[in-house]
Amino acid sequence: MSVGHTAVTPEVGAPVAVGPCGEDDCGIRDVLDRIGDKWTVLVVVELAKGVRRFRELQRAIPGISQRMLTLTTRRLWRDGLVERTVYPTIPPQVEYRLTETGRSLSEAIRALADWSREHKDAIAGARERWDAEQS
Amino acid sequence: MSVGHTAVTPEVGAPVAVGPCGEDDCGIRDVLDRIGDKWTVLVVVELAKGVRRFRELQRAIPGISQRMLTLTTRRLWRDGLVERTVYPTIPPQVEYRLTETGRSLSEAIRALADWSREHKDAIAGARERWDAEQS
DNA sequence: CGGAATCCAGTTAGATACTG
DNA sequence: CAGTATCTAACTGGATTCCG
Repeated sequence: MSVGHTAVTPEVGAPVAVGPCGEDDCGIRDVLDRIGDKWTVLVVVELAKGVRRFRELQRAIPGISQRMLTLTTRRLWRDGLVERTVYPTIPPQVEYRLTETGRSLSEAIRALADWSREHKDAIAGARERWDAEQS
Repeated sequence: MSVGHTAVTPEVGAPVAVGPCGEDDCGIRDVLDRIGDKWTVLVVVELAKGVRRFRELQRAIPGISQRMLTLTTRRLWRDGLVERTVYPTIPPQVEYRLTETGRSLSEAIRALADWSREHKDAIAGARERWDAEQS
């Protein structure tokens, strides 16, 4: 199949046998495989603000390439987290908006962001101290 | 430097200029860079159950290699999420336990896991339908 | 505009062998 | 036991080009 291309189905479809799953973890990996990548969170956060067109998303998220935006939105679409509406005008117009599930995800993300802000300094401090000690 | 080795300091130290950060995102990326990898969550979840030795962790997390366990625990240690105690016995013995910050992270992870469990089926369903439609 | 198709560099993680 | 040190396969993401 080969990865790194635009297709989404192949690579995500393969690891259905998700792997080891002690008892507590079950499922977290699925979410992390979704939001753990480089752009998904940024797209979700942007869409949490409202409906966005492809270009608007790209402009709102500096640095994202056309390809990565396509891949990211498609994966979210595929998982039912984002709704995709195509207006067959010329030039074409495609709108993205969070679904109900997508909105609940964006809230979970916000919770994680809160944790991050709260402990950011503690982590940075620990890191500095560690780096200093390990000469 | 070169990555993929056992050293942890280099690669994590570089991206201090984290990148684009609209306004809402700020910080989430830090957390995701930590827990978004393949093993961190599993290690944290296991340590949430109590103190563990290196070998115990490895046995509790099927599939993790010695190298990845070393890298994962070290990063957590470096960030002050995990405490590492060495008993210079023979054979050597090293204990890992979550710090206070680490415990709060494990709760945040649990929240994400809850979300995951709640929406797992919805996502799987959406995915199936999508795959079916996109012949 | 909204992609799709290629090509390519950097990073991550697995396998293996060796050490105090 | 608890790591280190290498080497290598796999995957992720960036740049570029082309298309309806």
